[in-house]
Amino acid sequence: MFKRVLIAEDIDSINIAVIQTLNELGVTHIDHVKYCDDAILKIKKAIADKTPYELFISDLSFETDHREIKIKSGEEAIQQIRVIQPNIKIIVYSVENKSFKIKSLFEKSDINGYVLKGRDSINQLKSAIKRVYEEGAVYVSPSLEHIIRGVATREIDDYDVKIIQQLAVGITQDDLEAKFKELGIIPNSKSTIEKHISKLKDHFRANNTVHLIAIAKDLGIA
Amino acid sequence: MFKRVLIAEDIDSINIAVIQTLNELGVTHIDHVKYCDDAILKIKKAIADKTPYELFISDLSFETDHREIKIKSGEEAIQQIRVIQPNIKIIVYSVENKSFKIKSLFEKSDINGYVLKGRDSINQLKSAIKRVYEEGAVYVSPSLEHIIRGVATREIDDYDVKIIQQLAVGITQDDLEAKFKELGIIPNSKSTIEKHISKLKDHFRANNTVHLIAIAKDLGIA
DNA sequence: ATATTCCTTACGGTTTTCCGTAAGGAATAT
DNA sequence: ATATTCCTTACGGAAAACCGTAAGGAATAT
Repeated sequence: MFKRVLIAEDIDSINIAVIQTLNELGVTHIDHVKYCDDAILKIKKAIADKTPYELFISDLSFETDHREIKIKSGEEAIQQIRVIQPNIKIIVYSVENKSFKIKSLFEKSDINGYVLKGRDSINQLKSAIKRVYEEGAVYVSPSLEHIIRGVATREIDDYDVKIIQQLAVGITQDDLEAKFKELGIIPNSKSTIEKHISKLKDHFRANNTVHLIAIAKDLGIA
Repeated sequence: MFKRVLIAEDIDSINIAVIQTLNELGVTHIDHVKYCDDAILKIKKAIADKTPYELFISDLSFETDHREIKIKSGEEAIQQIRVIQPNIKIIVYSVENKSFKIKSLFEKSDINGYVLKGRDSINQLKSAIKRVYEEGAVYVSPSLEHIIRGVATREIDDYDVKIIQQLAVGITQDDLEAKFKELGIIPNSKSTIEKHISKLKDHFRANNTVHLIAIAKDLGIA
């Protein structure tokens, strides 16, 4: 079993239960942090001390509070950690069940497991930890397997996401051309942007742009 | 201290920690359910048995799974429970920090406490339980107090919410007149609906309807 | 009883979005 | 080298949203 594990989770009650679970599994050295920034620091420190963590269990969303922070989301932290310590095992433990986010975690950050917080998630977390301990193995909560298998969703690229995000903060379709030029994003013609929005509406079966943004919000895209 | 407490929470790890907390506070009889429907049943049963619960601690969002359910949200459950057993104390324990939702829980369902799941929430939950034990007392997490004090948001009434909800599911402004007539909602003229949307945009400082819906989604209105 | 205010509704003109057509350019295939 | 496909861009007409004006009715105030 893993000896050294780091947890990043900002809800104290969940922290309590996860630590308890790791104890039951016989993990001897457990650390936890409540801010993403601290996770990076601890991981770097552990490497410098020649006692690196073997497993990183992380939530995705972290609430902001009074404290000044650099890294806002678990996604960002994970992306950085994958670079800092490529061989560390990463399990995400989150309520997030948006296919868009989960897929890109596996594809872009090579996470080793994804456990959906839910009615039986502590058991699933235990299974995930055991599974991921084997080299090359991957774990996904049963209720999410269809997402991983599913083909769709990947047709939406970063460009589309940028359009959605701008619309969601009130930029009109008309002003997007100027905005994109300002941001150095190409293509940026009114016409192309129109086409992309139209394609997105098709894809999400949205009746109009207002509907599209509502759907995107639900999917966690904007 | 309370003797009989019911918890409704669908994430097992949080359940573990809340039960542990209640134990520490000396609560002798603790029940928990993972579905809202079960909360209603248990409360009714307890009343019938002449051993009613004194305190109900509830989450707001419950994931749907294979099981067929009638009540989908904590809000609904709370509203019903307030009617079934008017004297029960209710504390909401949730990550939801949308002002709109929190305000209406206090105003429409007379909840006694609201604890925001977070970095210090177990301590807050303890404080809330102790506070609410005193007659007439109310507890709100420190970071939310500004929401309760805030004056705004209340200018938006149910009618406005209905408009926002329809827009968010793709009904065009144009079709809203027919839709509202169908639903028996008045007023329903195109003109009035336009005016209300325009007022909402003013109120939320939204640049256009797309922006308005994005903001409403963030506030938990749609 | 009369005046005032607030809300609803109708209407029309402007702006924005929507949607199809078409042309030009880049990347890829033959 | 040529053909094909894909993407970008421009344009123009139709539809929808936006915004101000004005009139009628209900509730409230005087």
